[in-house]
Amino acid sequence: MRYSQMLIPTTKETPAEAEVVSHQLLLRAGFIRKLTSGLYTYLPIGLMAMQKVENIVRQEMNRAGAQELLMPMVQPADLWQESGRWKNYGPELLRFKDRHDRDYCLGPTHEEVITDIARRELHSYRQLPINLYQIQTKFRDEIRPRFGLMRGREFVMKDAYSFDVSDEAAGESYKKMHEAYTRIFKRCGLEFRPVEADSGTIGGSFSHEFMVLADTGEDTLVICRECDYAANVEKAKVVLPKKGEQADQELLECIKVATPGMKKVDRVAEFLGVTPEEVIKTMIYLADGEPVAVLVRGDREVQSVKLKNLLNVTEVELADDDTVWKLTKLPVGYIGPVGIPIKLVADQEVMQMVNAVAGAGEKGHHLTGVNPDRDFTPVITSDLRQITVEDSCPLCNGSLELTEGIEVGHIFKLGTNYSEAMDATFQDKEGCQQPLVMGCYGIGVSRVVAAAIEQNHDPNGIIFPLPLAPFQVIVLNLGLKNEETTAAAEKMYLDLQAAGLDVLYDDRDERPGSKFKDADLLGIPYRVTVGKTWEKEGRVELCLRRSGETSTIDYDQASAEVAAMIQAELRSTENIG
RNA sequence: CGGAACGUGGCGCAGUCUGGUAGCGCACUUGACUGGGGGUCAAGUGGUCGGAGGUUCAAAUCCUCUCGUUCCGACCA
Repeated sequence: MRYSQMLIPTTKETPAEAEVVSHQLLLRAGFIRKLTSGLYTYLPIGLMAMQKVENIVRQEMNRAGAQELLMPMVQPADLWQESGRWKNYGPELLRFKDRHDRDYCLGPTHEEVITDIARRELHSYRQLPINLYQIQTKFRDEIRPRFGLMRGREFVMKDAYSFDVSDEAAGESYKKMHEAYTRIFKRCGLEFRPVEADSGTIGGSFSHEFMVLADTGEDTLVICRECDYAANVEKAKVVLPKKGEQADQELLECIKVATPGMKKVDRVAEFLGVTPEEVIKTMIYLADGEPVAVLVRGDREVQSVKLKNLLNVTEVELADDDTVWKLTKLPVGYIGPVGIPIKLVADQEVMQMVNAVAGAGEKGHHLTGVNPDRDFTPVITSDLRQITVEDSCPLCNGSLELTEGIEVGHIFKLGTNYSEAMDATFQDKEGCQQPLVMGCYGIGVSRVVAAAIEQNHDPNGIIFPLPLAPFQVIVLNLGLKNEETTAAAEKMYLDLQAAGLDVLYDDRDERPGSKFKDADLLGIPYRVTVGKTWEKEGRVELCLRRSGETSTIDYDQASAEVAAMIQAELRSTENIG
């Protein structure tokens, strides 16, 4: 492409609305423009970058044996009523009516539609396994869209759905997708980790998220330093150490002490001369509206996703002060497990505590010498707290580290949730009707572009990994007033293009400074400059965006040499795995 | 949903407190010079100050309502 003919509206200044670096750079480099909150136009060069991702995804999905199709974005409500999600998907599902007053929604995902296809078209075990995917715009009415392409309301997603004869076969399909995803993100040139994940509203039994490691990530991951274990903190299992010496401690009596005005664990602990580890924290949650008292050690935090899963509800929220008052006739701060008239659940760790401090269930008072089982008995005891770096790896007992990540892919073993709800069955070898065993697999294509930038940038702009770069090489003509130089630059452009490269030719009547700055901002990995060095020595300059490394090459060899370098680098990414 | 901030040419902002002819930088147009890291000079184009209502002789500025955008939070007792 000739730069002079392409719409690439770069800006010198950072738009005020952009907070994170990928959003800032996508705007500054002329990749996207906002229409309204969470909705973006992909300008030509932004679309090119996204199509690079799409192509890699498409190639790897096809290689894994999946077939591409395309489903409607508008979906009828009755399908969602069948699956039960019309009720429980929540306000992220944008619903509306057509002129006949029939209910529809914009697809945030396509399990219902694909299951409908499956029950109509898949009838025999002979047709299985099969994996169908699409690359399509999704709409989710996010509470709070932010960070540009990282959390938009409308975004481009690759979603795939597998159908198998058995749970075991579905496991194979899942494994294939795990491998395909690993190849995809490697080929994109991203630093990422697959982690164990919660399966969320999609449902299902087992899932992994693919996380691009970046500080601006919205998720926190825990990674083992010694083995391959990695998990989202929402999921990461806390392993309890064996009971220590406190197990043999003599149990003291419960004694009520006055702790006026002391609502926070730290204050109470300090006042009573104990550590927060010796305090039991009691929290009132509303689980789908039902009150539940949750116990964790004073220095711990409840992991609400774990709580949600334990209680098998769609939403948990911490009760506000008024609700707490209504339920317990207590101000927040003095609630305790002893004699509490609310369903009680406890983190497993609490059950090991001996002679603990807890709220007395009386304003301005706490109890000392509180002991589980003797003084209170939870209905359920489970792993409910957030993992910390002090915990050890659930697999190898090794030490853990926490890191931030951006979720770019998520794979789920769905089982028969949808096929049973929607009656999608096939006939097995014995002639029996069986529910299809499903898996679903998503990649946030537009988010991959943002994540790549989050991970690859410097103060001058984007640094695209070669496989994702909208252009692989930019040719700068710095001798626009000189016909010979211009002819040489033009020929360089055409030669590189003829070598099969994606080339941007900067033929604009701009000063050199602007051309350099724009080339850097756009993040094009290779830059070839035709200018003074060509006029004097017959050589062109080659500059690598990532390292800044510059060298000169004889003009006659340059196009072949640059093409060879780029092709070699691309091959090295494609041969992964 | 709760809290906060902001809305003034395409972008970034000043002006609002203390009402009195709408300004600056960038971008854009024309010309000249310049030509290797966002150049200089000169002359220009472009804004009913988010919208509605009110107060006033007079409103970007004060008051009320409204719309939009962004950020933070969503409660650890």
